[in-house]
Amino acid sequence: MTARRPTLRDIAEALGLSVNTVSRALAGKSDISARTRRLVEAEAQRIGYVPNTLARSLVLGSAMTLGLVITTPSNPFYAQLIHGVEVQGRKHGYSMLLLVTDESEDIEKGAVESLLRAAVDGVLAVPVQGGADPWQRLGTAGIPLVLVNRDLPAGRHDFVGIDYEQGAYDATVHAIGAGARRIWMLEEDLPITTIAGRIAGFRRAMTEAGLPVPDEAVRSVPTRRHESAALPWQPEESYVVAQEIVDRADRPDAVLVGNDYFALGLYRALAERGLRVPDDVLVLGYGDFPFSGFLTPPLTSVRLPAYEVGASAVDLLVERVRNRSSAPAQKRLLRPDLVVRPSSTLVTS
Amino acid sequence: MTARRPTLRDIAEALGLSVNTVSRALAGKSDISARTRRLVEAEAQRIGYVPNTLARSLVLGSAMTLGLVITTPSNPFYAQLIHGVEVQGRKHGYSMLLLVTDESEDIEKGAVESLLRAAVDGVLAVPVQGGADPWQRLGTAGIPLVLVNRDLPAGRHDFVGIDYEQGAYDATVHAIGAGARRIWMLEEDLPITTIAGRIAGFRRAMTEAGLPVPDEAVRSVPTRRHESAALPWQPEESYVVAQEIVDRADRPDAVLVGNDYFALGLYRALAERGLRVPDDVLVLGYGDFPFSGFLTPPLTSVRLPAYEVGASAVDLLVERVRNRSSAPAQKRLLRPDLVVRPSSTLVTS
DNA sequence: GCATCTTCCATTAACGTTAATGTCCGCGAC
DNA sequence: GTCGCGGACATTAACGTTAATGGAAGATGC
Repeated sequence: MTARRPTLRDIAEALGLSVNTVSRALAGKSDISARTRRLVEAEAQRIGYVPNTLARSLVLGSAMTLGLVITTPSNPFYAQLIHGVEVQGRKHGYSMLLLVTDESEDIEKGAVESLLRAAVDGVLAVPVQGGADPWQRLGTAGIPLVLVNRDLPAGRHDFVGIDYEQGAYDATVHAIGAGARRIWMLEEDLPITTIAGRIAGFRRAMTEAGLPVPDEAVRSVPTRRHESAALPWQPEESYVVAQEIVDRADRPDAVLVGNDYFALGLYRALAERGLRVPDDVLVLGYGDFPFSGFLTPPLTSVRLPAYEVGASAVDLLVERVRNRSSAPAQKRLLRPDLVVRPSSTLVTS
Repeated sequence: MTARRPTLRDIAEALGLSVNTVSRALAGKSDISARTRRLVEAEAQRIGYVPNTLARSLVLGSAMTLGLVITTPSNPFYAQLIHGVEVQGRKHGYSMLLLVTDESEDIEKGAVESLLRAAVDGVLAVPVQGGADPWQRLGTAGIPLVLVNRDLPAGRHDFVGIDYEQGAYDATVHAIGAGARRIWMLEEDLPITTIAGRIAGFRRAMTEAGLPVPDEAVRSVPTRRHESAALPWQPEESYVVAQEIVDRADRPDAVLVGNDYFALGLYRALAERGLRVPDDVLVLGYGDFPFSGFLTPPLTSVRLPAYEVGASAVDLLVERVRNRSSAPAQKRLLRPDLVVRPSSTLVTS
């Protein structure tokens, strides 16, 4: 039943050959007669031989495996990223070891240890950000690392991400062009570069247009970072914050939200006050989630090339793995594009 | 720079000990003096020794790795499932090798080969369904397999999934209770058990209530299964089908959709005809996606315990890995629950 | 004081694979 | 006839770890 897994040795003994000859025959190397090769292949087929990657990796010094460390797969953006990484990695012949950190620095530290032990060839990671940098250990161990989506301050790591600043800038410029003057942002309360980038882009656009950015214009939505694994709370949280906003006398005439879930909470709060989108308030999302184009009204949003980020990061990582030169850190920023829909389009009749 | 990775041998030579002594010292085994143990641990720390899992796995015959095969991570359900599997797997000390099939039988066959080569201890898989059963190869190789979410007809595999039939039954009963009589379904055009289960539950509820189920009541939304990796097309596809439905003379007074994306397309088609939800048509979703509670109107939907399915599947798999008895296949069905929201609630004033 | 038991470590072998050498044999060249 | 050469295989070693066995020195028993 649970018969031992067949090895090269089984084939060798059955055919009266040496193990090495069998190995070379199956690997398609020279110094093997056509007859022997045929025999070996037939026997391998017959007993269902499958090479053992562990042993192979041990002697070759490479497991053809990449580590992929994600904070949470439930985020649609990361879900697509995972997809891109897996597909592109497979193209290069690599397998994916998936680790989830749940935004916890402790788990992240453990993940680094796991990757070191597993002797992966390279690592793609979305860092938790905030505390120390556990990723340097990979560097000293000689394992290439490419950070994805979030960069770390040191700046010494390779990085592939999205120009969040530009995306927010474009969205803000668009809102201004649509006539908005008092524009506010709704952002999650996390110390990560993606959020900082969006706020910077927002400020830049406002400043260039000569519009003021009062302190209250950047509202933070309280996060429950470590409480729950999934993300369904995001609309609720933004709803609470949005309720407070819509009641104010200096209510904004446009709101940029950090992700499209937030737009849902905002939509609800606005609807409850009888405020219409876009007539009374423009709403601009970020991420262009699959549902965004089908909301009422359809939501203008910044589309993020998640899949492409994953694929590009893999390409860079594989390049690093192949020629282990200590080239200077490379930073790749993919550009998002604004998808304009009715939530930000005033029908000027 | 790219110094060779330190091994047990490095520690042994530095301390004038044998490799085996070092191994036993670090493993916390007996027959090692306290003094030696301290020395070994200190030296290991100093040179940054990390055990090599490959070598370890080779001799122990177990890599402490599980394979996870998913059709597409972009589906919110699978995203959460992945999350549950990873977290629960880690609790048991296992790493996750992630493979994505994109609903392709060819890729799936390749995935099985990869898993065999990688010598994983067990496999969790969402099978593509439709053609042959490539998973039997794992069985003959002695690798435990637990199918997740979709079962295969043979019935010989372990399986952990959701009682889709019950979920659809509950939703249908609820719709009937809300006064609906002409109830239709909108389902993806795929030959998979999850969809068949939903249709069966729908039919059962209708039959029990003495309501007819004409052929046209089960509408299929054309799928683009292999065309595109992501899923954002789902609302569009359902929108097209829904347009045809709302124009009919025998328009249904309630519609059950196969997933909440479909509800978006339906909402739009209804709104364009000036039909109101729930007043003119009740809408019931499936999956309870994160956005569903925040649509206008909030969508009644069947909530699926995706995370729990993943965790439960891991538990079963780990049990199979530990005691490799050839026990009969086990089938676990987790029960979904209906989340009632305004889209199916007639306000009888 | 000799046998016996512990304690603590070394030696050997094994996991399954690949790379580097060795070896035998037949054949053509001169 | 001998030399050299290349084809086709075998032998040996290595990857880094763990398990099984071996053995030397000191402690203990009487």
